[in-house]
Amino acid sequence: MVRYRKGPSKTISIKDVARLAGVSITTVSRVINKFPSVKENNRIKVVDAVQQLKFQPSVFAQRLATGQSNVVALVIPRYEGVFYSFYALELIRGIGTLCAAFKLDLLLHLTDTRDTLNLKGTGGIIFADLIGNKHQLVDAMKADIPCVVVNNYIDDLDVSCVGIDNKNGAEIAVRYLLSLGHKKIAHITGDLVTQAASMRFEGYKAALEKKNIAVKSEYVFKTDYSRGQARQAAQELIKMSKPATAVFVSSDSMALEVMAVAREMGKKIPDDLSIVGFDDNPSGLYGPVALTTVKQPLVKMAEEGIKELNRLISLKKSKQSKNVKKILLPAELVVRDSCKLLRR
Amino acid sequence: MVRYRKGPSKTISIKDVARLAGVSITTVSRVINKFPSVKENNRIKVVDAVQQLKFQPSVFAQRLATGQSNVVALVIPRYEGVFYSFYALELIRGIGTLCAAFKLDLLLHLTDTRDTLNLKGTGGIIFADLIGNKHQLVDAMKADIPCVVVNNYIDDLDVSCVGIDNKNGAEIAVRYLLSLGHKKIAHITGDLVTQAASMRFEGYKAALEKKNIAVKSEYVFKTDYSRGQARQAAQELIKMSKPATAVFVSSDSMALEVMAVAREMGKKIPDDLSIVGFDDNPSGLYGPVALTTVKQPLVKMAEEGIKELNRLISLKKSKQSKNVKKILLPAELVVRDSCKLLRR
DNA sequence: CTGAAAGCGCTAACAA
DNA sequence: TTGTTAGCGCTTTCAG
Repeated sequence: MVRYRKGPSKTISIKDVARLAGVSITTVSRVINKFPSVKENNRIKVVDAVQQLKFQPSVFAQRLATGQSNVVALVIPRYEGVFYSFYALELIRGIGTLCAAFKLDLLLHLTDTRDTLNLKGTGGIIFADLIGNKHQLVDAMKADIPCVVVNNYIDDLDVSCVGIDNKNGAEIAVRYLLSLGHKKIAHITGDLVTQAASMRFEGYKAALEKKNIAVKSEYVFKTDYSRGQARQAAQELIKMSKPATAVFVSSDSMALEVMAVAREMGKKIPDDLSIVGFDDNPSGLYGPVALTTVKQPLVKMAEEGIKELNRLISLKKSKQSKNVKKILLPAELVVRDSCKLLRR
Repeated sequence: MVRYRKGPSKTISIKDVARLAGVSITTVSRVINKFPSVKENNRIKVVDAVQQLKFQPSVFAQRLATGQSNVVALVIPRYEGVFYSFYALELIRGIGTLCAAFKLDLLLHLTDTRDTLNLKGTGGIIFADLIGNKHQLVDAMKADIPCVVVNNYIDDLDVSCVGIDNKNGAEIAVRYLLSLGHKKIAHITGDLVTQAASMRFEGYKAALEKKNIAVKSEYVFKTDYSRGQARQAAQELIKMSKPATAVFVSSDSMALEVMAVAREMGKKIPDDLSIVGFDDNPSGLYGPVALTTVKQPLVKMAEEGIKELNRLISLKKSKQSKNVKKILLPAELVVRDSCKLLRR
């Protein structure tokens, strides 16, 4: 059992550094903030003193004095199921990593939709999707806090956002199935309250319609993204009298479930049923048949989000006029082994 | 396109409230901090003014003045694979929710093991596991910052921690298999650099040894928790000349992979192979055979962690002597359908 | 029960 | 290039 001695409880401040270095606190402040106008020998004295005292400036004092904050809040609506999604973790991972790189503090805020955010003290906010909490965004904008919405393309508000082109991604997926000769293509949707799921549904419909294939409601199975509902949908789908030959599934984890169900029911993948997922979840690689899917650039999205937020924050500092950027990142098809070329 | 007018850029402060309420800022401060010694009519005037002005105290000023901080940092070592684990998300979810309840700000810090944490400004730190970053903990302790380690039982440091009794959990699992009549029990480990995986391995060995069954190295497959390595282990396991009749797998996601492999190789679960996992990952429920597993109280762990940290923080405020609490949470067996009673 | 005043640690004019 | 000084918004003695 090792015991560590407490350091002196008195926190060391810029004053102590100034005294030790034999300069004024202003000079110390200048060195800390990398002002160019400090004579080299003074700079060195200060740097030495800082190291000797292991001085770390108080972020609170800095923020109080400057009125600025390098805290970025990541607001994630705590709706049912987000937390079992590949998406949430990838996003947190991406944003966490980027914030570290930009020296931003990441405040994680799992919000109840009805909460009012405590806005004071945040330098900027990233909204991960917007599900029933648009009022939080609106409040933040009114309070003039830089905001970026991620995973949701916002048309009706003057706010920066970075989304993924779900509709086009879905179209590509379905077009691919069509190109393999499939005509009877089913779709298992995600939770349609999310923009992602509903745009994927739109893409599915658009691809079929462009080929003059009617969208049959029996082929559309609406779910909440859960594996349980995917399982049920898959069972219904396979038991149909004229089952589809292919299915486009709105997430990889559901697609894997569909695969499992098919196998349990004695169907071969891809011979009896072709499957395309959405996400590019690494789990898709492990099964006996690698899943063909649509890759969502989640980490890229996180990256663009933080970059944009950072830009808005510096813009605000220099008091330039606000301008807003709306980014739509492309999704791309990743062809693996879960789809079969139909002989025509 | 809706545009929101910016509010007055001047932030409203305690002064404004004081002026509007016709009292001194001190009184306002007292009301904010719920001091009992304010006359009711003054209190009401202040509360009204606060509401009218939508005043929110500046956390920075508060922290600067009090020297305290309600920021809790969650430090997660960014080692390969953490982020594909059930564990990480559950933990973040638990801690995120609890912090919200306790009105603590959650700073998420995905740390490169070699980073030095910027400690100033954090009121307390939760270390999620400790993998090559013990120095960060030691630094924090030296700086007298309240720390709690979670998911790792720390013996050699005078620090609060809350872990899960992985060894006992594993023993229970293996004992259960033994009680069903299994003698040839294999084990697929997780990444043995983690305490969890290595304690589960210990538990596996202990259970066998207590029954005087030798631990055979051919039956032990070491992995890094990934599904890929689980797959490989499962294949080797099943192809053995004298294959085990049961396997204890160190995580549910790997156990599911083992199940899948077994099925692909024409084996029936549980008839040809009994499987016990670890985690109680909801995914285990969905397959054709529900997975028997050991439930880890992750959310409970998060809860205990935050509570303990909160306790340490208030202890520090009142300058009581520091005392440390080491908690070990029990894991429990969840029997479902993936194990078979062997006829003896 | 209330208020005046002295900081908390730092930054940013403004002078020198 | 450097130092003096006045805040940033709040808490906290200490008188009243």
